[in-house]
Amino acid sequence: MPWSPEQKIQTREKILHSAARLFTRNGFEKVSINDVMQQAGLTRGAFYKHFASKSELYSEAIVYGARKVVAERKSRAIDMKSVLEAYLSRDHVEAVDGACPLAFLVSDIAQQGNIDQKAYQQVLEGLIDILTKESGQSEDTALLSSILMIGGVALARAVNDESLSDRILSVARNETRKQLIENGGE
Amino acid sequence: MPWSPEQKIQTREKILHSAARLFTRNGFEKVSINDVMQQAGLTRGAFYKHFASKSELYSEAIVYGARKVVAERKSRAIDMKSVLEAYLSRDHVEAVDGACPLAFLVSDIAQQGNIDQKAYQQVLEGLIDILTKESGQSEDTALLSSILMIGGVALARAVNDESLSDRILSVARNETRKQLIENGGE
DNA sequence: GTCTATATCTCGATAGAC
DNA sequence: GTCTATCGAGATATAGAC
Repeated sequence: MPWSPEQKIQTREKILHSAARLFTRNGFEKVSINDVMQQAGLTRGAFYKHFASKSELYSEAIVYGARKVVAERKSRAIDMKSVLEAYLSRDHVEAVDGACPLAFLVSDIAQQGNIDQKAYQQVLEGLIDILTKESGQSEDTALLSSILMIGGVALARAVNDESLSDRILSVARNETRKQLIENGGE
Repeated sequence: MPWSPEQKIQTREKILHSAARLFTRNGFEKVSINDVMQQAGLTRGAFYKHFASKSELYSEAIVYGARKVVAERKSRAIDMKSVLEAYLSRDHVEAVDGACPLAFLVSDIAQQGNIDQKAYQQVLEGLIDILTKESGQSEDTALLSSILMIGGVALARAVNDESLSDRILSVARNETRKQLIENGGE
């Protein structure tokens, strides 16, 4: 195999997929490069031909993971109401793949450096953009919905008791739905 | 020094204080036992005469840290409105001491074991209890306020830009205030 | 570009002197 | 009960054969 310009891109994609999956659920520190590469079907040594460091992988994985969530949600449901229900659902809270980094890593990010916070903010602004443009909410209402979505999922994931977790999701769902009806454009 | 029954309690308290301070801001993995003991003015070796493991210290530090927040807030302001304003403030987001573990560790907890989630839930139920009993909100409204408080502070801490961070706090403040007026008992 | 091997470091936890 | 010293595991990152 003399050259393989697009095979390298594919491998990179595989690493990113594995990284997004593992980082989102377990955070930066609890995931090793070995874990990521093993799940991608490779070994440690190959990693540094694709990324400069673990930190670089982390911030790229956040953006990658968020893009996948958006693509997935868009392909399944068009109306914003269904998107909100799916986001604030038990399936999402327990998702092993395709979970939203915004909710799953909200306090993990604050502990990392500025580069990761920038990546996180960029993704958050993308969410706010979707909420304003596709459902006609004001920016403040979109911000409020974001807090309820991210805070709701994060909190539902933190508690031990599933019935309390479900109540948290339910309350957040009801309120975001209300925001959508009262302040939505359509 | 033949015996010192209460000096041991004092030392334990010192370790817990240091642990709550460091863990709350940096999470479980980014803080070493050495860090905790050093800030408490001791060395590693003495640690295991007070706690069985790092995990045990972590869950105890969460409860300890939350109790300190409640005690601090109660001593300064009586009315719930002031408490909410202080909680959803920049001072709290940037606090190096006395920050609320519920907000600062919301996604860190989900990555740890069940014991830590139980400790977290216990603290959360304490907050819900305060919100219902001391401001006459229904349980659902109290839950909603909790999501806004915890989610608001967590999200404000995650983003890079301070102006966006302030807008998040502002939106969350306005909404919790509204909840308090509409659904509060007094 | 991927592999094995390894250098270097940090951490949790333990042992033993005082 | 606190100290210094150390064990052993596991991490990031690098080197070199293929």
